[in-house]
Amino acid sequence: MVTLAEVAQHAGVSASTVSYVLSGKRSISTTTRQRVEQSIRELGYHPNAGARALASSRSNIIALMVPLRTDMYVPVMMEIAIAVATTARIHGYDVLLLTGEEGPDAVRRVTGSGLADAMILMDVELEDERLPLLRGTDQPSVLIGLPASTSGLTCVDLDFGATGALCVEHLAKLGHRDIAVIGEAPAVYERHTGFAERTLDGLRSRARELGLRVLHRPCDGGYDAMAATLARIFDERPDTTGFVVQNESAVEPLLALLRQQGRAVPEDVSVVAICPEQVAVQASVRLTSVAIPAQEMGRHAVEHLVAKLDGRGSDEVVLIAPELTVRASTGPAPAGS
Amino acid sequence: MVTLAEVAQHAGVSASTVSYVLSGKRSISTTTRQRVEQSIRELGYHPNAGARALASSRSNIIALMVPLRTDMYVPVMMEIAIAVATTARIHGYDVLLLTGEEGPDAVRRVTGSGLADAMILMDVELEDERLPLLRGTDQPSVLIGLPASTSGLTCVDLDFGATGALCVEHLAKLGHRDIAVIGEAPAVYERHTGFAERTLDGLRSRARELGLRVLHRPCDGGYDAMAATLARIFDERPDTTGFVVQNESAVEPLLALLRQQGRAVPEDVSVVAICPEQVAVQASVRLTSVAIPAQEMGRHAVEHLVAKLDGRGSDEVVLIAPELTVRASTGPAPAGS
DNA sequence: ATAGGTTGTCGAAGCGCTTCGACAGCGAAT
DNA sequence: ATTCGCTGTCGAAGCGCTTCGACAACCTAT
Repeated sequence: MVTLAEVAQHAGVSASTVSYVLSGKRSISTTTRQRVEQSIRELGYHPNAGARALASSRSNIIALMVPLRTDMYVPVMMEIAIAVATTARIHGYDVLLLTGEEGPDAVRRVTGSGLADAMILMDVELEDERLPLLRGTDQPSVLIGLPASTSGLTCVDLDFGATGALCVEHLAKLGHRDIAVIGEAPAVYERHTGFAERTLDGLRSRARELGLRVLHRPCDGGYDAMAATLARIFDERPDTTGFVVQNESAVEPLLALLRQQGRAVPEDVSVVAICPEQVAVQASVRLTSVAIPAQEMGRHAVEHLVAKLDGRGSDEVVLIAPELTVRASTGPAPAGS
Repeated sequence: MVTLAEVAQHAGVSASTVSYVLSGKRSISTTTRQRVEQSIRELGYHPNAGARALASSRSNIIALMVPLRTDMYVPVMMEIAIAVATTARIHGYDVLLLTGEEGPDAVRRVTGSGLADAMILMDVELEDERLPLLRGTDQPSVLIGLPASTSGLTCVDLDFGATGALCVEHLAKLGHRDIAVIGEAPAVYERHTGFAERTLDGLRSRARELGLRVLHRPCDGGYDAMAATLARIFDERPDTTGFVVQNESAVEPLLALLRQQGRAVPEDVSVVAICPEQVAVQASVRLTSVAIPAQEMGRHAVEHLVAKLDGRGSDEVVLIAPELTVRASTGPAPAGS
C-alpha cells in the first residue's frame, strides 16, 4: 500500500506538502503541485481512509438508514438510495447503508464512532424514536419524510397534502362528484408514517371546498385485497366515478378488476395514481398521476447535508410541489351519473 | 467524544487493557472485565472507527456495488442489498453502498484507500471490467452473478441453467409441446450479464431432450412491448400453450393480454414465471414460479466474505438450486392442440 | 536600505486505537 | 526453597494522515 510519505519522497517534498496539494488548503507553487500529482499518478496513491478520518475527524461518509421492510414502495426506496449514493459521490462522500433494524442504536453507534459525518433517515414515523437522538447531537441529518414536530430538524418530502388536493381538483374539474380513495395498506397507517394521512387530509379539505364526496379505504396490495375493497366501495357508493390510488401495488389490480367488471377507463371511471413515473407509464392504461420525485428527494437530502457540513445551510423543511401529469386514465365524468 | 483513554482512567486500568476487553484477544480477569464494561456503559463509549481502522488496518466495512440502472429487477436488488446489510451487521460489519457508475475506478478506490475490507459485486457481466482488478488484489470479494471465467473468484448465483430446465420440464409434464419464452429486455442481452442466456441454454437443451419446440423472444417491460411480442409469438406458433417468463415487468401485461384475447390461464395456456415470490403471489393469477432467492444470495455472499476475512473459506462457485412452486397459472395442456 | 507583508515549504505534534514485548505475581513441579 | 510456566496487566511504539506554527525567500512600499 502506497503512503503519503512514499509519494513525498518520490516527489522530493515533505509529507505536509503532499497533503496540502491534496486538500488545497494552502497555496502550492504550480511546479511543485505538478510534480506531486505526477508522483501520485505514477505510484497509484490513494489516501488511507482510516488515517484521514482519524486525523481530520471527518470520515467523508454519509449514513443512509433505509427501512427494513421490503414490503412497500421498494422501487421508490431504491431510487432514493441510488440518487443519494450518486449525489454523494459527486460531493466526495461515500454512503453507508444502514437498515432500520437496529433502530435508535444505529444512530448512537454512528454518531458515537465517527463512522459517518451525517445521516439521512428514510421512512420517518410521526413520533420517531430516533428524533430525540438527532436533536441531541451536533451531527447534521436530513429526514426524508415528515415527523409530527420538525423543530430543529431538516426534512425533505413531497408535499402530500398538496398532492391529495391536486388529485381531487383534477377529478372535480372533469365533473366527477363521487371520489373513492384507495389508500395505503392498513399497516402503513398503523405505523404512523404520516404521508398517507397528509395526503388524505389535503384531499378531503379540498374536496369539501369543491363540494365532492370522498370515501377512503386503506387497501393491501394484490388482487384479492383489491377485489374486496372495490366491492365495498361500489356497494356503499354506486355512483363513484373517480379514483385516487396511493398504494402502487394496488394500481394494476384495480385496473384489471374495473376492466373485468365492464367499467371502462377513462370513459366510465377515472383513475389518478400517486406513484413513480415508471409505474404510471408501464401500467395497462397509461395513468394520470402525481409522480413521487424519488431522485429529487435523494439529491436534495444530500445537498442539504453537504451544505450543512460546509457550514452553510440551516434547518429547513422542504416540501416538493406535486406535479400532476395527465395521461390516459382520466376523462370527463359520464353524463348519466 | 469519549475515548478509550477516558474509559481506562474511569475504570482505573490502562488503555491496552480496555482494548483487550473489547477485542478479547488476551485473557482478562473477570473482575477487571466487569469494571471496564461498566465504565464503557456509564460513559457511553463507542470506539472511533477511523482510529480503529488505522491501527488495525481493518475497517469492518464491506462494500456493495449495485448497478446504477434502476430499470431492471429493482425489488430483487433491494432485497439482496437489505439481506447483505442485515447479515453483515450480524457479523459486525457495516455496508458501504457503491453504485456501478464509477465502474472499475470504484474498485481501485476502495482497495487503495482501505475504505472496505471486502467487496460484493452485483450484476456482474460476462467479461466484466472489474474482474482483472479483483483478481489482482488480495482483498476478498464475492460476485453475485456468474462471469465467463470464474477462476480465482467466488460467485453466488441462482443456477439459471437448471432453472430454465426446471420450467420446461414442468410444462412438458403437463403435456405442453409448444413453449414460448418471454425473455429479458433486449438491453439485458446486449449487456451480456449471462443469466438470461444461461436460463435459455438450460431450457433449450432440456426441451430438446424432451422433444419440445421452443420459441424465444426478448421483451421489454410494459403493455405495448408485450402486446407486440405476444402477437408475433402467436403468429409464428399458433399452437403455443406454455409460457416461461423471465422479465418480471412483463408478467402482468402478459396475463392481462391473454385474458383480453380470451385465452384462459391455466385452461388454455400455462405460464411459469422466474421472479421473486412476492410478484408470483401478488399477480392477478397466482403464478407457478421459480423464485429468485435474493435473500439467500445476499446472506451467502456475506457469509463467504466473512469466512474469507477470518482466514477460513476459499474460492468457490455456489449455484443455488432452483425450486419450482406450483400455483394457479399452470395446468394440463388443452386436449385439442 | 529597511521594515512589512506574501508565498511556499517544512517539521513536529497528535488524532484514538491496536499490538508487541515486558514483567509482576502466583501456583505447580522439582 | 528454587525454578518454571501461567495469567493478567502495563507501557510504548506506531498506524498514515492533517494541521499548526515557523521560517526562508521573495516582493513591495517606504
